[in-house]
Amino acid sequence: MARASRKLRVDDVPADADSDNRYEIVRAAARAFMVNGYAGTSIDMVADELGCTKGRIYYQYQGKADLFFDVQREAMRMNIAVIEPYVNAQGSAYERLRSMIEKQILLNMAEQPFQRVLVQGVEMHLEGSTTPAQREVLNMLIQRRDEYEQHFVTVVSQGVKSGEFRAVDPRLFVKVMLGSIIWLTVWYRPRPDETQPKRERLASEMTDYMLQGLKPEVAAEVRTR
Amino acid sequence: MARASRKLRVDDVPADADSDNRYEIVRAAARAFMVNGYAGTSIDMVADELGCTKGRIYYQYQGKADLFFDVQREAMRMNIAVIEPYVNAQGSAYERLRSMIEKQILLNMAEQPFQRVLVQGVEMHLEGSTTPAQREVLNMLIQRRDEYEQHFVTVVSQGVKSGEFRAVDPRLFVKVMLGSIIWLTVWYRPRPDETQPKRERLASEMTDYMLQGLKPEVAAEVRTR
DNA sequence: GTCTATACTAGGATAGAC
DNA sequence: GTCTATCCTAGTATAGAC
Repeated sequence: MARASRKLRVDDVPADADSDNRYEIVRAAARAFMVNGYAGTSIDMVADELGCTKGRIYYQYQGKADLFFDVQREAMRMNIAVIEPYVNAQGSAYERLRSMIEKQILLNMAEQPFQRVLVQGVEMHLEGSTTPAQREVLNMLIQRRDEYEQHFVTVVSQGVKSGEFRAVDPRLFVKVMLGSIIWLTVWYRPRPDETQPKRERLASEMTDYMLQGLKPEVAAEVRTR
Repeated sequence: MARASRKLRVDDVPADADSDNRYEIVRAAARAFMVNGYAGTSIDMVADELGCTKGRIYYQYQGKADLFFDVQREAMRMNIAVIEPYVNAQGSAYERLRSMIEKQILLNMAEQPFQRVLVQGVEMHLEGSTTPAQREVLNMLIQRRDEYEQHFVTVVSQGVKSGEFRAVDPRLFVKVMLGSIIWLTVWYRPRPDETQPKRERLASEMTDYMLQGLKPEVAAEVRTR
């Protein structure tokens, strides 16, 4: 009787801390879930993606929901890891915010499957069909998502308070900004020949569009022809 | 033998042009799909939402996919109907673009289910499991989506060319903008006590954040503290 | 036109071989 | 630890009553 499945992790330890084996599964799952969504993805599909049978997956995970949660947990971990260093770093609010956005955009380009599954999770409720252990992970995810968003709000607020930015509502401004970043995962198709500098230019230009509006001077209305 | 199911419409006639009955079904389907996604929604759920049994639904629609497509067709029709009047209207590019965005935001607030299902459709492929008739609708949807996006690109381009806006890449700028608008459907929760003016203020403020960056004057860099 | 009852299949999950 | 074989529920779709 093969019944070893590890417990679902609640902390933010990288998925590959347990084993490369498990990490291979999560990555395959991310790709499969991205294409067909949670309900539309069968465990067999994930196994196919990996080139094995579902026996291997059920040995490592208790079920589909656990696997889905682990993809999200890993995605959230990546996101926080990439922006957190800048929140309390040296430099102006503008510079820090700019770095956070650019890094997040580049991460979204590089890890599209994880990022898109993360969004699926946000939109999903998974109803009452969750075990207590799963609920715990779900709560952790929600908490981390708030934490993540709060990092942006913090930096924007600092810029507004110091007069570096114009007087926007930081929470609303961040929603607007995050929408642009997240939507990228839907329309952006990584081309294999695309160089890193090219990606960076795209990220930089997008960031410009998002941050131009924070400039304080203005007063002058947009010319109406 | 109950086998009357109408053919799937390909044009942009409102769903309720056929009958209120059919329209009632599409609206219920939109709500159900929004919550659980395409694969996660059973026809029984849609029937429950409507307070009937699946017999009624299968009488009007050939199957789940057809129903899903019809929700998307209706959503896309709403979107184009709401922005199209402004594209070639009188007024500056700024005024027209601003109206398009505000109207779209208000529509997203009012018709959340349709809008969120539309996004699901964009992200979905539905694999090869589509009939020729369904493919036709799918192609029409893709075409209309491009058309929709192109309307925004057109107005932004006009503004750039005339010097009314600064020199952004219109296509990229529109992607950034649309992300913010679409993401609204995920985080915004309509409160029953919320007044229309309140919604309009929110829409107006969001639009400000998106369009501030189009102003041409500038030249002055953001102060770095 | 909408209902209830039923067929059929996909897919989550487990058992036991290797 | 991974595979194959199997169980069983959930859900699409249809038939036929009303």
